[in-house]
Amino acid sequence: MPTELSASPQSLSSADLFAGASASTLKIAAASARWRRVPNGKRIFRQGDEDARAHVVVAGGVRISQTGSDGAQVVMRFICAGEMFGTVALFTDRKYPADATAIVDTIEASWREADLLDLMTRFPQIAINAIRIVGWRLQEMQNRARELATRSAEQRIAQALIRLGQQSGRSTPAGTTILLPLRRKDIADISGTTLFTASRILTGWARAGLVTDQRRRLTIADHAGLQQVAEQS
Amino acid sequence: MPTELSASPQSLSSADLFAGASASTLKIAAASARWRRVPNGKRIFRQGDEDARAHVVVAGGVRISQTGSDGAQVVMRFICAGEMFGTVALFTDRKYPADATAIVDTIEASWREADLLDLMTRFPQIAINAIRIVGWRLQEMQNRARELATRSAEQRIAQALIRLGQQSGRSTPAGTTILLPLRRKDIADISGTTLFTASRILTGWARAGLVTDQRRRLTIADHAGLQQVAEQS
DNA sequence: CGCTTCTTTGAATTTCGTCAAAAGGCGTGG
DNA sequence: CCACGCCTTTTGACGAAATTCAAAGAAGCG
Repeated sequence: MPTELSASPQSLSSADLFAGASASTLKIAAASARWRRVPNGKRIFRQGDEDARAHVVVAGGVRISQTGSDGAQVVMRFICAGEMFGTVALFTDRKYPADATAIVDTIEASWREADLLDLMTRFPQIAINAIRIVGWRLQEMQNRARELATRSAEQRIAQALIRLGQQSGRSTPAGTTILLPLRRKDIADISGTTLFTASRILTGWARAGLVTDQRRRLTIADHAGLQQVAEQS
Repeated sequence: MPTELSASPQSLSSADLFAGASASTLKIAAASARWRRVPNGKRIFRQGDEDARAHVVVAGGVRISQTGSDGAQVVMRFICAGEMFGTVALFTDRKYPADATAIVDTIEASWREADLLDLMTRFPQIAINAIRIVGWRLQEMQNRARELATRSAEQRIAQALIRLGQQSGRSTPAGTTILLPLRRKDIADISGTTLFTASRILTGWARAGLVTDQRRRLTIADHAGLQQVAEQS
């Protein structure tokens, strides 16, 4: 990672929050942002922190996870380059509802509430983008809730991998590789099961040739097969 | 229910989507809405229907439920008077992601996408309201996903009743009564369990004096006790 | 090389879903 | 008003899926 970090309109151009924004808009947005470099493993904000900001991952990846009062963890989402996070808090109670932790070395930009509202007012497209993004995430979360309620652990893990492949996959000769490094615990926490169950199922799939796993990089070798596991009724 | 139904700005004033709107704004909104009377049990829209509209329940109650490809049902939410529903679809793919069914005789108002966008443009507060509402619902759905992943069926049912009490409860001498009529299946589908488990748990609670149940009207007799059940670790 | 972190595997336990059957409520129509 | 049928709820028995606990093995890192 370079040690210098300066406001860069260019690196915001691929952020979904700024989809359709003009170069001049991006420049203004970049200028009012706070830019940060976050090393792997470092927490960006904590569940319950006040004065929430709107964040965008410029490079890297972030895990958004919620911890219940009993200590149980659930991963709500992995955020990849170009995606926003933490933004909903601005419009609710200004308290982050979850933890955000960098899972690789990451660069993020973030805006104070006032600055984001200013941007939205001047460039309404940004507000529309925000509603659309939140809408999609609500639908996705509803789907996940349905799966948690009705599908088996194996099906949920399959579905989680398929989603991750779509979100952050890269095609390789061996199949679709999920770029984010995932531990068994991450996979368990995103599919709502335990580390042990996730381990058992993944080693089963590895044996069956559905996936391969080297150094926390998962590759979906047989997408159709995985899809079938996810959808079997 | 009266047989006449006309645009009524007054009845929109308590809708959260129009919070803070002036009388003149409400008048314009009421005029561009389509008003409908929906008898108990009638479906308002189906999962997958195109050309989604933005809806508000003026009186009554609506169940929002999703059906998976395997036929399994999950209730996403019950909508009470004053709440909006179906609106997220406008900002995503214009297809309703769930079914909406009246669970009592209901009056609803709804807007075409173009009309809502026009309202939002003219009265930005409405757009802000929409983001806030969707934001809250996303957070609520994240909480539910966490509970589905980490809490027992009993705890989830307790939590669901507490939520329903907050959302649509009325204080009575016997405790907080949930105004919406709920079948055991509704309770099961909202807490992600089966009809049978829900029945067992509720009869247990009735015996223990935590709740009473007459004709599908549930009353939370011992709120603290229920809370304890929900939170026990 | 040693320590920590992560992963695998096994065995026992438990929760909860599934299936079956009966009982209760409610409205309709005779 | 009663009888019938439908929908809903209750209850029991069983089984399967997944968690829990324990322990050992592998992999990464300083």
